[in-house]
Amino acid sequence: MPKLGMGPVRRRQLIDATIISIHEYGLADTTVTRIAKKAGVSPGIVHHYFADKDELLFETMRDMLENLRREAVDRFKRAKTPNQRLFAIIDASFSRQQFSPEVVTAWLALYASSRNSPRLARILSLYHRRLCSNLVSALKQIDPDENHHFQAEAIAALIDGLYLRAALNPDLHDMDSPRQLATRFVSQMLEQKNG
Amino acid sequence: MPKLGMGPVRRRQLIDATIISIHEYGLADTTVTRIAKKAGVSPGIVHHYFADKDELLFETMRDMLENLRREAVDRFKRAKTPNQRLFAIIDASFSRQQFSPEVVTAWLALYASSRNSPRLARILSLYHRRLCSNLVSALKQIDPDENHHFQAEAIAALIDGLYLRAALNPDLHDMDSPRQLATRFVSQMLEQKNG
Amino acid sequence: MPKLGMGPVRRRQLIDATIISIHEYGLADTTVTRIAKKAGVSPGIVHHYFADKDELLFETMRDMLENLRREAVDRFKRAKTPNQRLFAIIDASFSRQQFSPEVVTAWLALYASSRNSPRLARILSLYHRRLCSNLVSALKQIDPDENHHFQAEAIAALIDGLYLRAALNPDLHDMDSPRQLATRFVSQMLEQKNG
Amino acid sequence: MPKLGMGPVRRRQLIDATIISIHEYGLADTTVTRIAKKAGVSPGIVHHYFADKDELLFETMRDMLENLRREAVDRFKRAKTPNQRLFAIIDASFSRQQFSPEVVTAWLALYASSRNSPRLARILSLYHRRLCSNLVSALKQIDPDENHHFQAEAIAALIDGLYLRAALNPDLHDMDSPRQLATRFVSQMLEQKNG
DNA sequence: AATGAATGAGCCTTCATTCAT
DNA sequence: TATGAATGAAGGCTCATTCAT
Repeated sequence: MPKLGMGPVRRRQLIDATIISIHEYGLADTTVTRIAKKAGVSPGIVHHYFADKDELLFETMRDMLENLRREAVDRFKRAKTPNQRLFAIIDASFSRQQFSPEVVTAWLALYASSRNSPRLARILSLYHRRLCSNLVSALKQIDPDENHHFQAEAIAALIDGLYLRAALNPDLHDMDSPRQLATRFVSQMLEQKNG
Repeated sequence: MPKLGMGPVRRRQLIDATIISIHEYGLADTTVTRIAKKAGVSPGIVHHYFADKDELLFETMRDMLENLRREAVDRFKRAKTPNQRLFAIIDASFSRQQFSPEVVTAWLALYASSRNSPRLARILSLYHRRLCSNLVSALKQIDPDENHHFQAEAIAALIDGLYLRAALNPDLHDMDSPRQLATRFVSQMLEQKNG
Repeated sequence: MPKLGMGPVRRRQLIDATIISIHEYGLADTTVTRIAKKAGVSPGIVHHYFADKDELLFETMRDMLENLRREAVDRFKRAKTPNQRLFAIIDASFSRQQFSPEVVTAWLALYASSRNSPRLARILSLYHRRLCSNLVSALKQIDPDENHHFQAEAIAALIDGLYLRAALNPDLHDMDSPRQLATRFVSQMLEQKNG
Repeated sequence: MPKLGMGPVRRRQLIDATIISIHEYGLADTTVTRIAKKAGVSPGIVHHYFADKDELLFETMRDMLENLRREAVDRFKRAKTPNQRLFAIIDASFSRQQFSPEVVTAWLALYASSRNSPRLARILSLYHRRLCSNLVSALKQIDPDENHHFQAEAIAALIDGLYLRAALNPDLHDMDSPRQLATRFVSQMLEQKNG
């Protein structure tokens, strides 16, 4: 008998399985069959919920971006001061979830893929513009006179760079060190003016 | 006697073709046949010069790291002042060659692959430690009192991050903007103390 | 639900196709594609039922040994006298099935391959020890005083030798002549004592 | 400068290397390159001395048959009595050279190949007819009244069978046991009449 | 909704053979 | 005579995708 409303459940399972597979085997060796097995379903069913493998990967990336956005929004809401709002955005990138080995690997893989997938490139680019614009907004409230665009770009680059560096240390299961570096860096940047 | 000394020539051709293929098709769709065709040779000959595809990819990555190192060393030798030595290292990463679309794509692929290849992870990690240690040396000569390790890590992360951001903008064939951002960032970092 | 229980059917088809291919093209030119085509399936499906080509070949060999064993057991059960039991074992090797050109070719290939495959060598050796021990048992019941081990070895060698000779005569589609020779040979061996 | 008269030397080296390769890697994995390497020459030169790989294999088999024939002739010449002449033929098959692991493996491989190579089948068949006719001649001198053809076929089959059985025991570097069995078997066969 | 059997294209790799030197 | 670079055709195997059930 057909199970109803399995759509969202299966999609969730498959996306999670995709991330884990990318981490475990690498994107190149992440096959539909492997994903299905990890999700506990048959290979055939994958194409019931995703048009093809590409779409599954794309939706996986979109899901990751959405998770990141949600974490930023959550922190943002709880922030009281302009300064806290700025660090809410930054801290989201260094959350426990975002820094889990699986997610780090998937981010890197999808970034790399984006160079040959206009679709991936588009949503990544969109996200980055939004990140920068959010950073600019926050910075503006802290100090209206600075060159916010420059600062925002620098902060965004720093975050991505720390991500990359963290990815190089497979043993680094800890996001504190990079976050502290980012925090300290941004603090200095802000103090500079006032110094 | 046969055609002698073709080894270095073919290896060069194949490595170059590999980088271009990665850029053009993506690492996942970079096949030995495509590489060979781009190098103007038959598919079979590839295994005459490289044990297998993995080795070709690995040597390609090693070659890229070596190129980067060479560019840094060249600039370093021509530097006169401590400040120039610091920027020699930074500028190397933003050279025309390093910032060509092909090389940027390949770098991203390299980073992503390293998560599933201990071999790649090792040489990348080695390179990064060397980069940081060079930055620390240069920073020490500029201002003996600073926390050089922190600064070096920040600079290294910023460089990588700008690379990533550049990779997201496929239209950005120009390395000036990221380099200027890096330069300005580092300048401010140095001035801060003296300010 | 999918087509279920195809496993045994396909495995049977593929093993049969393998034997025919070995006969038709030789082991060296027996490709997975040819086997598949002869079995009426696609090349890809072969690896659904056998881990790799080696396993298919191994299972083919095992199947042949099992067929031979079954024929011997069948004849053995129908035998009434000790003498009949002895000839039951011998006759099994000269059954219509065992002496078909395809099976003869495959046997030869199996023997030859065993020299470079410990796995094959093991099951062949096992089979031969069992054959000898069966021969010894039968011989013992006929004449308790003889040197049964010597006799058994001689009979076993003769059977194999006649197989080889038959293989050399591609025209020899008939197993009567070798069987008669074996029968006569063994009869004389038994009479010798009593004569 | 061209070396003259290298033909026979090279052909010898290559045939020897072929036999060793078949033993070491199996016929299926005996490549021209491997043979050449084992012979200490370049892969290309093989086709200077043999039209193609098939011919090299064919010549190898012919060489093995010739060696066997020579051993038989040598022993035959030294034989004094009819009985000795019969055992000269038999013993040749169990000489140290013929029973070396390499030669046993090569014999088996080439026997198996003969099923798909009319050329190989022809010279093998020819050799066997000659062997039988020689056995018949020898048997005739011992006892003019027997059924020589039957006896010759039985002896020939036994020899081949013992070869096969010996091939199954990779540890069996010793030809004594099979030869003794053959000797004893033939002796009994001859005594039977006189008993 | 779900299975897993089945397909067929394509990938990496090997190899007999040829050829320029 | 001899080399080893080079070719190109398969071969084994994998995999996204489809389909009967």
